Amino acid sequence: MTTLSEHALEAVSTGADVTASEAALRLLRRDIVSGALAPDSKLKLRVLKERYGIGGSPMREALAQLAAQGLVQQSSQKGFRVPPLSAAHLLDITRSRQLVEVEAVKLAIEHGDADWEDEIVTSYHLLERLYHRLRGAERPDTQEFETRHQRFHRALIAACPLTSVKDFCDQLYTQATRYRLLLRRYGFTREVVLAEHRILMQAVLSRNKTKAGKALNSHIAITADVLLSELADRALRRPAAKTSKGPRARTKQPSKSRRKTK
Amino acid sequence: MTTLSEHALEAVSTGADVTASEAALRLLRRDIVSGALAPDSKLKLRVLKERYGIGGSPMREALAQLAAQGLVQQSSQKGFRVPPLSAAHLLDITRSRQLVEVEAVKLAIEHGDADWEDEIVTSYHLLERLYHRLRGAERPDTQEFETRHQRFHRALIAACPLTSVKDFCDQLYTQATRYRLLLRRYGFTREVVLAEHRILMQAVLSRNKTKAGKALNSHIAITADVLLSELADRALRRPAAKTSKGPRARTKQPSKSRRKTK
DNA sequence: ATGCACATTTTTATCGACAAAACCTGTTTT
DNA sequence: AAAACAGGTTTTGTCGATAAAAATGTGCAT
Repeated sequence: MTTLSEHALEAVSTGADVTASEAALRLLRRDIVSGALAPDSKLKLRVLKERYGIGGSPMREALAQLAAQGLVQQSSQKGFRVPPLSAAHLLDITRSRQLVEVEAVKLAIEHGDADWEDEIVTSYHLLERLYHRLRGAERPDTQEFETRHQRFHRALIAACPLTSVKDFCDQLYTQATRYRLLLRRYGFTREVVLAEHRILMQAVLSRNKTKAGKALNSHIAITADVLLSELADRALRRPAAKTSKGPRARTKQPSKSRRKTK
Repeated sequence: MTTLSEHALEAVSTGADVTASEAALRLLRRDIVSGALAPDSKLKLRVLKERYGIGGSPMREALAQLAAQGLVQQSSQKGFRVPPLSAAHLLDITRSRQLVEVEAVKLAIEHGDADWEDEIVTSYHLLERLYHRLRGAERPDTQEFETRHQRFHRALIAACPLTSVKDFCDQLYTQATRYRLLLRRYGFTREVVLAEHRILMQAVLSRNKTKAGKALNSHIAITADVLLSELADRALRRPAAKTSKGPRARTKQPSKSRRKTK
């Protein structure tokens, strides 16, 4: 009964969640963002309870919280689901980030002090170092890489004085990560990724608002650009598929038939 | 479906909540926004259960959801509180709205069609009509006025294609309402309020992005301007207070000593 | 097959009970 | 007097049980 739960909880033992619902929140978010829980799949309470070894109440609490952040869909008496991925949504959050986060970084440049600059340099360095350490490993630690990546992007806008805006950027960042992680399959060199971020860092540290804004703007666009064009290519390459509807991402996969557990 | 894009929950009057936690969410939000539950007061589960006649689990679910939206504060093993009001927070959300909502209305102007314009006119008309109907009443229906006010402000940016941004505006709007309702005490004529909104409507309907942006920008500023200057005046009128720090509004009000209810 | 009523199974949402943690409130100790 | 302690009380967070609703299956008639 507890074997599965121990397994799951052990993986995140670093984060000292005092509360079961906090643990549930973290684990659930991780699994949704990483794709371990497939987009558009149903989140049955019984399954989640078993998966994380946590009771129904804290589980629902975590689900409710994630629903408020848009990482879970909730419909009134029909439970919860993982929000589907779609080209429309990807474009929505991409453009929203371009609108908001670019302004945020400009404000950060305006208000940032030396500590702000230091944290940018530090977090970039940590990203770079992880890359060098992992270049030999065949199974890179995606989790740690993601942590450092987020730290770097937070650092860029950390000096923006508008807390609400920064929190919103955080939310959009998390949403975008769901899509960005899909790019892993399209063979991306970490060298290219690092160069991208170095350029971005330099643009911000130059304290030229226009330049930094443009750099961040195009950086944010990368995920959508690559992913949507890849999808278009795949759609075009598939001879059987009818591509009359354009490069629209599909919202529903085969949905593996649910087996009874007897 | 109640994710972040819960544009369906606005109909507070016809609130046929299928679920207890939905009812709890609505009631709790109303009481926090209206100030019926005092800022910085503790939200004890037992009290809330009795107040709304709802069990602990759906109550906590609603609290968790509101916490994710910033309308409730949660600390790990010490329960929930109503977030305090402060000049700093008011300025934060005011400037954030100026940054985001102004861009949203510009995008709405860019994309808006005839239906968009119609809904703006309609919602303004409904606001105006309620005013005329209520000018005689000694106890105006604040709840209904708020509903129509929100509908009007939503209408302005409804044509903005970025759903995430609109949802964020919604959140900030709700936050700002907590402060705006404080202005009721500072004797505000509804005539002035209506004129303000008519000007705003006309600026938006002129489809001049710059003009509309400026109108919305200053409209958003009103609450903070009036409230902070009133607070400064009150501070100045108090002989004991030392105002050496300049006309900066203080972040902490007298905080009426919390008496035990015993 | 298609649709429809109805029975069965699964899932959701809710309540009450319980352990652990926080919180008083005097009392003792330094 | 301030800090430390021990007690009892309140409050939080969690679980399991349960009713209501949805989903699924089945037989039957079109």
